[in-house]
Amino acid sequence: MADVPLARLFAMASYSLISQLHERLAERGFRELRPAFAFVLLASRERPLTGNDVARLMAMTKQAASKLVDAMEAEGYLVRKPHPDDARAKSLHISAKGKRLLEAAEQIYAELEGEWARVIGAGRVGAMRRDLMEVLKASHDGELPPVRPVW
Amino acid sequence: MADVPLARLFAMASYSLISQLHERLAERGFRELRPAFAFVLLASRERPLTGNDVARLMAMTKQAASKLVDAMEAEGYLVRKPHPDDARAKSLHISAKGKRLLEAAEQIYAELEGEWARVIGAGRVGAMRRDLMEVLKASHDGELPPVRPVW
DNA sequence: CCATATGGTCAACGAAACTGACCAATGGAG
DNA sequence: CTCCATTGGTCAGTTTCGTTGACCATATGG
Repeated sequence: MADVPLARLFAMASYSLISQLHERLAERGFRELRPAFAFVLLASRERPLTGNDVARLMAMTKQAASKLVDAMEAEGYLVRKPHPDDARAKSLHISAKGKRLLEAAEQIYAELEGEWARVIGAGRVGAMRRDLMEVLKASHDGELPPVRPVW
Repeated sequence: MADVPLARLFAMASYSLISQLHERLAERGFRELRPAFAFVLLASRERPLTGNDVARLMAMTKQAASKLVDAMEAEGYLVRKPHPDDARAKSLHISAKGKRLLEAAEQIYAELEGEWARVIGAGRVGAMRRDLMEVLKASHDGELPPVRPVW
């Protein structure tokens, strides 16, 4: 039988990790998270976004992005502030709750990777991370690309 | 800075690979593919599915699954046949066009993995595949899990 | 300083999920 | 055997989250 494409293994692994992530986030009180929230929070942790940034990141119209930001603001993950340099624009800042969510996710991911290490060893897990980072950076000017919804 | 979670690297890699896959599939005439199609086709290549199989696989109601099958049948990727053992059920078979799509996808993935090998070497690519398969099988009774939509 | 481009929202519409209601066939308990 | 609860599937109506179209306020270059 031919090799299973890496992309397909990534999809299986993503399903496995993200399902477990959400189970454990729910235990910690983070419920009813839309899939889209994570992408916007991760990007807004790097720097404040504008609505258009969200639209580009999510590959959606700015109208849809605006509604998404409404929802995230209503749930307390994001704060709309006036933009310092452009009176038309709004500056979208991650809230303290948003940061707590990302920190919880990262702690849970570390636990899950610990379980992987018990199966294939920490060295293999580390090698996988290094190799993935190298490939991804090679196709993005030496930087990791943003985390975006799949196609 | 803390390690980037593997799950996030998988998401980046999936976006990259799947975007390129769809560009190249479009060049070969496969256009207007819904994301959901791939999951159903992959599973139906293994064995004919029922509507309920589709609903479980996709984690959707059987009503939604029925509509999805309608769409896939209309596009010629799937064929509904009477079920041999159960007169209520329908047997969903992948069509020749569906098989051609999966074969094209696999050929394109092989090309893309070749490009990865040019960056990190074929050995690393192979190691990644082996390690991923090992971890995934370890949590699924020695079998690879189905490819399912993420969360 | 005016014309055009850009950031954002409101309103109406559409795709694709959902819930509820239902029918036909199955299959185990008596 | 014959019920009748369970299961596979669809039809109809609703909800969610995207879309397109119209529009306003601010920015910006000729």
